[in-house]
Amino acid sequence: MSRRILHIDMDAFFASVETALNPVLRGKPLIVGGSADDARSVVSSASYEARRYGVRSAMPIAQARRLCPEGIFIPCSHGVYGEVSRRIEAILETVTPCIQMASIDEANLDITGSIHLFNNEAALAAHLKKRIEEREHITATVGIAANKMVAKIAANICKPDGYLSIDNGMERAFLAPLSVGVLPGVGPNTRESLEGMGIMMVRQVLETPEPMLANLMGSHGARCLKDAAMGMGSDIIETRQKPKSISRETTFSTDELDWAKIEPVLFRLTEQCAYSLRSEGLETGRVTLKVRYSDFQTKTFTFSLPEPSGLDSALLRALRELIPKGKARRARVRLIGVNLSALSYSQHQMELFDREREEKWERTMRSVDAVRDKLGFGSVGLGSALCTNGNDMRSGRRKKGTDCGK
DNA sequence: TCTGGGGTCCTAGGACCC
DNA sequence: TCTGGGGTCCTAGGACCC
Repeated sequence: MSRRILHIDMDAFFASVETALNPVLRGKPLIVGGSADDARSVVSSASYEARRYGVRSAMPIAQARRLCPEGIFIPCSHGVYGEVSRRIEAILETVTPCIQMASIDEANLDITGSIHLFNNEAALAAHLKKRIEEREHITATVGIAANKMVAKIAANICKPDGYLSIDNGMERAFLAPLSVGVLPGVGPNTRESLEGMGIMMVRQVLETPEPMLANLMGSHGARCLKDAAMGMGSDIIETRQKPKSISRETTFSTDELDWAKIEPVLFRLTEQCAYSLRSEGLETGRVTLKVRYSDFQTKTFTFSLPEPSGLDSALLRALRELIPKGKARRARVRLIGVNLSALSYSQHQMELFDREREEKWERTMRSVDAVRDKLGFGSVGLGSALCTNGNDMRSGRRKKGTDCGK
């Protein structure tokens, strides 16, 4: 069955939230980024008024100041943006439970079964946009298509405060005249390479033999690019996902040569990672130290733990193995970071799952017994469809996502 | 003006095993 | 005395995304 996927994206999210908090900022060139005392920070979000001056995300704040001297510069308040994001998610949930938050400011919804509640999908989209504007005073852009990728591209090309719907079956025709840069995975580097081959438009990707593309980006990359150009993408909404890695990193305000000063910072980052890890009920099997030196060269050093752990002590032991490797290059350090990967659910968490499973079974059996009391024992059978495998019972948390009854 | 922080996914080379 | 392939795991690096 063909589905309808709605992609919703908040316009200039951080800047919009700041404006909602302080309406005096409305209509002004607003630039959100870094922290108050940080000379090395970059732009996280710029209002559309600031963008007119050429200010863009990821641009150094200092450059933004030169481009837009009359701009209003505000440091990031990530906690606030997270709260607004959760409230927006709650608004989206009034339309369908089948939601995948793709990031703090965008989401995919499977609206296939919800459209009839609003007569048509345009009315559904208008309802969400209106609700968000009323409650949070920020505008959003909506794209609707047969899959997540096309819906997102549709939203991207009609920002801000836009709405664009692509009928099922029209994906290819919609994408053909667009720039290759709209396709996922085509960033500045790949785009330059493609343009070097004369491939400017999505249509030209379709006309180029796959082996030629493979020379540029590998066979897998070429296959993905072809599929994307044809408008093929996933329509599966993954409602809950286990993180693949947890990391913390920081850039020094001035490059640091003294590891006696670097190490305590590193230990604090490690403790922050470990705290996040445990709050997710996870353990890590791999600890990676990241060091960026003053020449911007970045090195990573990895240590695999003998067994998964979520304890600060085990992580710090791993770090002590790695630090000498980072120190080996006698250069000033610009950035340090810690990354935890090879994540798995902790034993404690597994016990919680087991308890949840037991309780689920108890509830199920109470209902089954109640039916049997009324209609006789033979009225309800427990077939193999009822899961007996512990892993499957936990799948709501363990597997990548839920496909919402597809 | 030098270039953040949080992620995901892919590649490639070497080790190791059969 | 020379030396096959295939598979998998580990590590490091890089492109890309928000």
